[in-house]
Amino acid sequence: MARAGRPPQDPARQLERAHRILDAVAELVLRWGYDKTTIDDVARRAGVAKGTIYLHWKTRDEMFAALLRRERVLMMAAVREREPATLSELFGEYARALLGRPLLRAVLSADSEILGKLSRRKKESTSQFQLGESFDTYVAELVKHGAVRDDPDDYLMVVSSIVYGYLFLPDGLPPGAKPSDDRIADLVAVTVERTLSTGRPLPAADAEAVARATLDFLDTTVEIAQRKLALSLEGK
Amino acid sequence: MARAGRPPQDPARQLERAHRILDAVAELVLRWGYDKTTIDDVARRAGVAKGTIYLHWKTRDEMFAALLRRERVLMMAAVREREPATLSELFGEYARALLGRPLLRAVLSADSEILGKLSRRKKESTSQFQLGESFDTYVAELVKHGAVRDDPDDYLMVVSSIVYGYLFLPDGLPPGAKPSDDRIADLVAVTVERTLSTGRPLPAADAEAVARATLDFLDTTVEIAQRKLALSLEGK
DNA sequence: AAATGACCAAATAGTCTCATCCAGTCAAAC
DNA sequence: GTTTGACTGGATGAGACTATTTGGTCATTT
Repeated sequence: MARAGRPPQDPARQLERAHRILDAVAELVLRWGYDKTTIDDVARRAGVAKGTIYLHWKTRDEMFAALLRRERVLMMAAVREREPATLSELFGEYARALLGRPLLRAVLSADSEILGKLSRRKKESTSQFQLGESFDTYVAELVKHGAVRDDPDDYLMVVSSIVYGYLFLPDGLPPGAKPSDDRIADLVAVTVERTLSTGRPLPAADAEAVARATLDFLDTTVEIAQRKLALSLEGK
Repeated sequence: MARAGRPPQDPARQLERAHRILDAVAELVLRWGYDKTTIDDVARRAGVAKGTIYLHWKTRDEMFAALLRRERVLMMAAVREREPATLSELFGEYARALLGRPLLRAVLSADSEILGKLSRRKKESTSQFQLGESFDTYVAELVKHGAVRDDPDDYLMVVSSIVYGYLFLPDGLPPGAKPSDDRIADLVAVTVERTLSTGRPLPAADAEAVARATLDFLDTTVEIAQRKLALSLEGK
């Protein structure tokens, strides 16, 4: 019953198909959870045969990894799009983007309803949220321009803790008390600002440099994420 | 084989016994987890007969609830003992005390290794950490004395998020990056300070009033917690 | 009155068998 | 060369039954 296909080998077409498959995975995983999402379901929903999926990824897990990488790219691109100009804006937008991506939220909070048996492997999953060494470079730049205190504090940990706390504490609060996602993002930004900034207003030149450094950092991050995603989608 | 006992009815002795039993529960639960800790184990370790435990609590769960209430009393008393004089010191000490009480940490982080099937019921468990309405009164006092900003921010949520983030993010970080408990407590204090204080130094009179309000708040909290604990230990 | 521990029902853990499911393969269709 | 979907086998789950454990009771002892 196989209807064939042999449009010679259009890489663009293949890529589009990979994305269609990932769309299906995302939808099904969010609806039914990872454990209950079968390759057959995915194939049906994406309108391809099961074997086709294995032309893209060697295993089910690799397919899912690709989905997460794509989520990361989309999230970081969304942050970049908002053009944050300071550290606090950066993390406010980071929080906002994260809140808007249920799959990433599920991974970060190890939501076993959605991730099923995947939620054990915290090691790999959380690596999604490692900001990478370019963050250190970025922070060094901020310090140089007097945009943040130069405490011996571990910036990464401080900022991560703040984001993490705001994102997940509300789940344990009385339902009425839960602020909107936008409000949470704003609170993250404010808290990061107050905690890490020097308080002194920045000279225009420095502010400009900081804004550029922020965008540079994001560009780098997005690009790295995109490269990883590309590897997950093609060749493999 | 029952060796009797009938020292008319010494309430102090009974109380001491209740505590001995809770000591046993605490030790066993931390070592083996809630699911694997049996009433027989507890009785053996506490040196009483199984039936005796049921003279104190109607069910296993009530016994465990009593243990948690006692933990809360001990924790809040530890905070009170350090005599924090500001909001940020208060929460720094709160974090420090929490970090020093593995059982409360387990409850707050819903650690299923330790809590077993108990970790489902987040509702009740997390209520341990509701600060209560006296906190609102306390914050109002702080605002009045100019010790904190009067943003429309939900103070409770802001502060809780910060504490929560610092306490639990480190679990997901590379092991080497994890700061000591003391360092975490300090970071909590600093972050709360920077986030919620006005920045202006306080007149001595106000500082004094704030310090007193802080201790008052703690006294109230400890007393309420003690009253709840007392109910859990005797009558029932 | 106070404390005990033998006792019991109910829950849980273990065992074996049989049915179902589904990730991954590959010969066939285009 | 590219795509397909029937096929397979290892894993997973359902079912039925037995063995063990354990929360909670209460007649008995002091």
